[in-house]
Amino acid sequence: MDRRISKTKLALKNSLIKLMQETNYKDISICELCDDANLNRGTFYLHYKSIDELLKELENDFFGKLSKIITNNYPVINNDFRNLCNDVINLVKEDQNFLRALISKNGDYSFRRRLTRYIREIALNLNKFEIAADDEHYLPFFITYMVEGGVGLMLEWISNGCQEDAMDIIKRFQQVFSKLIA
Amino acid sequence: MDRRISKTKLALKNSLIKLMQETNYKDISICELCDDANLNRGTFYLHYKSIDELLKELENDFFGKLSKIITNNYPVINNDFRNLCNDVINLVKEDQNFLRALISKNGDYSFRRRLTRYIREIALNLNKFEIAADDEHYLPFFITYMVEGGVGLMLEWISNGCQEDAMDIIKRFQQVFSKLIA
DNA sequence: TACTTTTTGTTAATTACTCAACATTGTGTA
DNA sequence: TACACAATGTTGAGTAATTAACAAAAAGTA
Repeated sequence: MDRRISKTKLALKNSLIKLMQETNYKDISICELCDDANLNRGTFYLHYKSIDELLKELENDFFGKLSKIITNNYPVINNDFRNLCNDVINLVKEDQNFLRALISKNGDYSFRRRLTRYIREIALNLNKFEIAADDEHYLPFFITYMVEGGVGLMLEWISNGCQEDAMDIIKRFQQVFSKLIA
Repeated sequence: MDRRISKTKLALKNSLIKLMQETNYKDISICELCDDANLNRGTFYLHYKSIDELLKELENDFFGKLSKIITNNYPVINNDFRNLCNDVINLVKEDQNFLRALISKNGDYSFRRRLTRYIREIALNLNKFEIAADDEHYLPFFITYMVEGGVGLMLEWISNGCQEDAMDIIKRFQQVFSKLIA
């Protein structure tokens, strides 16, 4: 991609993340955004037709990085689970300003749903679960329970500023996971 | 000025300051610089013909800011001397990374000379000195003594990381100046 | 309501930047 | 010395960003 394009997009994304921390997302105008990004307004329209579209691209960026971590480093999820969590937590820390703005009351409510489904899909394909209950029929419900819990925990961690040591988070995840993963 | 030009120049200046902290100034190549600034090398040549020229512009920027502070806020230097010092010190703090690289052994040796002459010129035009000695003939020598001392003190302060409280520096300046300014 | 101001979306012309290529000039190493 | 390799300085064609303008819609104010 042409350097100019990536610089423009990066400037817009950084400004949006910055403004989302100060202002309600819905109140951010394209004028304001371009002003902060030090770009001509016309340049914005060369790449996006709305701020929503820009935000979606930011979300896609995040999921892209998440996918890259998982598929590149962990083609098969097994006993590396601890390391995987660590990598994911580092990604979340890097993007924490964006994520915190995104899950705030002025962010994008669809994001949590998308994240949950994404994680759930991975969990469903693991084929590594031992069910405590007798009936395998209940597996999807266990996974849902586990994923919703994990995502909820992580979102709360983000909301609170990613303050606790990452290891504490991993341990909490593991306390739950260890009862389900063979 | 066209936004693109100021962005390009800013990127080059930031990269040069950054690289000067890591590398000997003379060892910085235009390739390396443009690489860090994320710019095509041809773009460099649109604005500068050498890194020396870029460095000179950085120095000019600094003196421009210095002039602006002095001429705008202190058309007549009088009892505001303490405030003037404070403003100058804030400027130096802002530009400290650049200045520290500049005065290091791999920097630009002509800078100290230029700075000293600049300050000396201002001091000479003050017309506010009371000479302890009987003969006014010695005035320029007193001023030289004072300015060289002041600049030397400030450069050492920069070298050491601008660590002491700015007020301490001002007080030291004043200890000397108060004996010379009417 | 009537008004001012801001934001939006689009445009044409101009300019700066990019890319890739090239010959040339150092720099380092076997 | 000879050779590989990196840095320099320049170029031409293509593209992205800029500016400044415009009408229209939206938001704020009296």
